[in-house]
Amino acid sequence: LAEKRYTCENFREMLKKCSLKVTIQRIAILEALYTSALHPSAENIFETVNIGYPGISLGTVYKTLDSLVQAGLAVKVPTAEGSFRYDWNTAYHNHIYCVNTSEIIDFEDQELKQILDDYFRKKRLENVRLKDIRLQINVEKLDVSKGIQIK
Amino acid sequence: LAEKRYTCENFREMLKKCSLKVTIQRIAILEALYTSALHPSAENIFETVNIGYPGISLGTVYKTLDSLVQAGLAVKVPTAEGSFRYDWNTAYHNHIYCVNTSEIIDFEDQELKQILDDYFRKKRLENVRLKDIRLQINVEKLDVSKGIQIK
DNA sequence: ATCCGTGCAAACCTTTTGCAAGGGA
DNA sequence: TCCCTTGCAAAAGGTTTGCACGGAT
Repeated sequence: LAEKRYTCENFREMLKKCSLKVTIQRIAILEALYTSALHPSAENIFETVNIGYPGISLGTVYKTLDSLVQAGLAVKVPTAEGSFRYDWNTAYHNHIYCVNTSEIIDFEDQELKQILDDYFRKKRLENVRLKDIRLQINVEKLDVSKGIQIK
Repeated sequence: LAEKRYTCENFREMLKKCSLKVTIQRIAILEALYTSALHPSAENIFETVNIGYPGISLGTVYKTLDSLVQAGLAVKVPTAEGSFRYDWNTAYHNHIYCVNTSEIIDFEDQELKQILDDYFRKKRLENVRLKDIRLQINVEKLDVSKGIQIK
């Protein structure tokens, strides 16, 4: 299935649709998020956007990321270190955390989702509404210079 | 199965076995951890121990918790808010996170463990060593004054 | 013209660190 | 005695906030 390639124009539309004012800062941050597959931190995004658009402040990056998360255009991902990373991919998926490189890799698998759904449908939790179930897959890369493949 | 009731003497032994010097601070912190089922934060523990043993500093609480985790006597639990909580229970288990009360409830289930083990044995992840798989079960309590039951 | 969004800096919260003094083995 | 542990306070790291200005609608 062909993946959509997002352009500046798409980012403008996304912002408008969420009734967020279209600003260079927001476009730059959306673009930085979209471009990076590495689940960047606010600091990472700050550095990235300041290459193309010098002057964007760190505070604005935080506020904007907050707005984007609020609007459902991004996801705030907690890490084992206590800080946060951001994810362009808002569809349900899980994350693989690499303990030696701090990488976060998307892990999408329909079968796993099904397995967990089935399990928790059987399991009765009383006095609660299930909101969300996330899997934190912690791994150690064997060869740091190579990527991680999932079969 | 009868649950062991730990005493001050047991805490002393545990520390010795881990070649940690036995101090009032460490005993108090172990006891606070053991007594609380609420997965307390460092701050929580600081408050608790200072009732029985006034003068224990927050810095010491942090350092001691670190030592205990290092020694395998406690577990550091990351939360969605980016701060940490501590867990007396060092056996493998998962956590239910309550979004409206910030409670963390232990979720132990052999069947779930088996399901996940089976799934990840089938699934081939290349260039990595699987270290740990944790489930983060996010729920919303319906009646805040009542507990959560698992059937 | 109206507000929302931005930049700057200060504040905040949690956690870590350095160091001198004190206490366990 | 030796060295680990403690208390204190300062620092660090990441994130949030307040406010006046500037820019989008």
